[in-house]
Amino acid sequence: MTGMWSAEGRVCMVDVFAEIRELVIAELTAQLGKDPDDFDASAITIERPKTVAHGEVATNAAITAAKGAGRQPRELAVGLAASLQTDPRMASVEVAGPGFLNMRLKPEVWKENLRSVIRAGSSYGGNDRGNGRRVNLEFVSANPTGPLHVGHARGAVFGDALGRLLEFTGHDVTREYYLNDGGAQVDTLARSAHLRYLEALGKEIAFASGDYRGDYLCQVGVALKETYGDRFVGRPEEEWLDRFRKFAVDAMLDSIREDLYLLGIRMDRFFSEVSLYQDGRIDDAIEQLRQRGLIYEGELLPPKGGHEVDWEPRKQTLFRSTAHGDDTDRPIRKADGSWTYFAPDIAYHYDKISRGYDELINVFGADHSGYSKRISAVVSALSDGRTPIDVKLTQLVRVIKDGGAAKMSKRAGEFVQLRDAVSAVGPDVTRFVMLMRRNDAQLDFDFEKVREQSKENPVFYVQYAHARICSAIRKVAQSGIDTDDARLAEASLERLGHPDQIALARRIAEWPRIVDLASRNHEPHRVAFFLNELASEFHSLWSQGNREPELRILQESDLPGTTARTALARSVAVVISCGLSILGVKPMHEMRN
RNA sequence: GGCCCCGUAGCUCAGCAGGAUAGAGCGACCGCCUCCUAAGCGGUAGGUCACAGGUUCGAAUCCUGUCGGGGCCGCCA
Repeated sequence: MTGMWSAEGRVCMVDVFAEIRELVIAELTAQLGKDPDDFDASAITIERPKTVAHGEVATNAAITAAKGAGRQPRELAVGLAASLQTDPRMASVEVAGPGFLNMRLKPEVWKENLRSVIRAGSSYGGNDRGNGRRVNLEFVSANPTGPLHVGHARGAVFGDALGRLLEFTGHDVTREYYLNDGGAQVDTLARSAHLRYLEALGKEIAFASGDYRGDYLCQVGVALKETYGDRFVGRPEEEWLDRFRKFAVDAMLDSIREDLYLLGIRMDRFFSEVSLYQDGRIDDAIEQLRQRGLIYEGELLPPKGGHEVDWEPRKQTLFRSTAHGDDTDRPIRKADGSWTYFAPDIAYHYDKISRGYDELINVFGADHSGYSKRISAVVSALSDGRTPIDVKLTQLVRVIKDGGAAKMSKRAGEFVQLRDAVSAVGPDVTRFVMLMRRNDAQLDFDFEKVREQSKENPVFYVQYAHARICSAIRKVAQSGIDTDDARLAEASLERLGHPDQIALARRIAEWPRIVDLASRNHEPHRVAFFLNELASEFHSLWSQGNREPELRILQESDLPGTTARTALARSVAVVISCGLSILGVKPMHEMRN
């Protein structure tokens, strides 16, 4: 799994750390006289120590295994070190501290890995961990009552990047948007559109409180005028509400699709809430819960603190979500007998489960934090615990403009729209900046800083590294050296001997681990951080070329060395390009003014 | 009152399903362009990882509690 056979019949490593891990486990089980296939190695870590004194690769294998085997950690470590030492890849193995094994590999291991990197190209670092598992990834799901704002953009970018990451690690991802086209807010939208329609016909209008006043509805009003003329002027609501609702929702959906498209995002499916009200699909889902004894008539306790005065006990139809980890049971019917918002959500998740996904992921905005437990409870209940669900919350985006936080009032379109951000700084910068933070940490989106083309702006820093490499390779090619990947992968790498060159090769070898970790934890930001580190290390090596000319990539007097250094640089570019594509950012081949 | 997230350097944040001397950027200070793009690089200064217990050979990381910041909490969606 971690190695593949090349045409020449030798093993090409695609993940050095995974290879070493296998080696360690093999030697360890041999020492302990255990069957490697029947050995729990989950506690064994392979890591890159922070300090060089601790070697290049370290493992806690002896420490963790000693406990269960009734052996002394250090004594076990010494034996393990001796057998590891005989592996041809190993330069040295030392026992340290309570039983750590600090290994150094022969430089050739890191250098040879560069060939695999170049051969693998854009697939380097990917793996098949998902094994085709079908993942439903729901994100954005903003109400179709207006254009997306920067907060939605964060959820959109996060969800899409997570999708790419999962695809890169062998998952079959469905990107889905739950369209709340059925609630009262859509009626309000229709009424607001009606007002804009009247306005387009030259009438005086007055908004009611709660109406959507954003001017994005003006063009909807104009379109309505063009479609219906003055048919619905002064007519009762029953005559126009349904068709205005559909008209406005369609218009908003188009606008949302357009916004997402600006960020390079395409949903596989928009799932309509309204469709759930048809064919008794909500009843079906509730019935499933009922059969599991999770539906009952009862009263909720009042929420404690301040508001008891307004509280009137009321008998309601409740879902016993506490049986699946929620804090309180949840109402599914309002007092008038109609469904609460939660009921179609139950049906929606029942639908997802019925579609046979192996895993569900929901990306919610911070304002839905209180919602995650009940959704998890629903999925747990309806799948009988079989379908795992991960709810990821994206925290607020604070927009900084002119040095201060911009107002983000929900009223009257005062929020900063997604398309404003994208048109100001472009999709690539928007995406990268939003992925430079963990999803659950608040994020500042500073319009000024993000436009700077300096180290302050991480996307340019990474792009600059890539552009530098492309530029260098162009120059190398001009000097008559064949820089095709196929040729670079075959280059003699003898001339790569400087510690910093080896260190860079080592960094490149970490990429598969980063991908795996980011994918497992659903944390695409790790990719962005890694790219930053890689770029930094490359820039550093590049600048050293100023002081030490033998480190420069292109040296006319040393063509074999030039080819080797080009291969190293090319490997960096492969990883940057690959990482950026996970983030959904296009690599730049040259920087323009 | 309950639940969720957060609390790491002056500021903004990383810290890899516990690991060995806690990192980066910005800001501050000192340096580096006869050199493949200085849109860059090197160095110095700066932290009782909010606090207190617990688990462990070992805790910034896991558990409990406290304090502080943000968010959510039926008859909106």
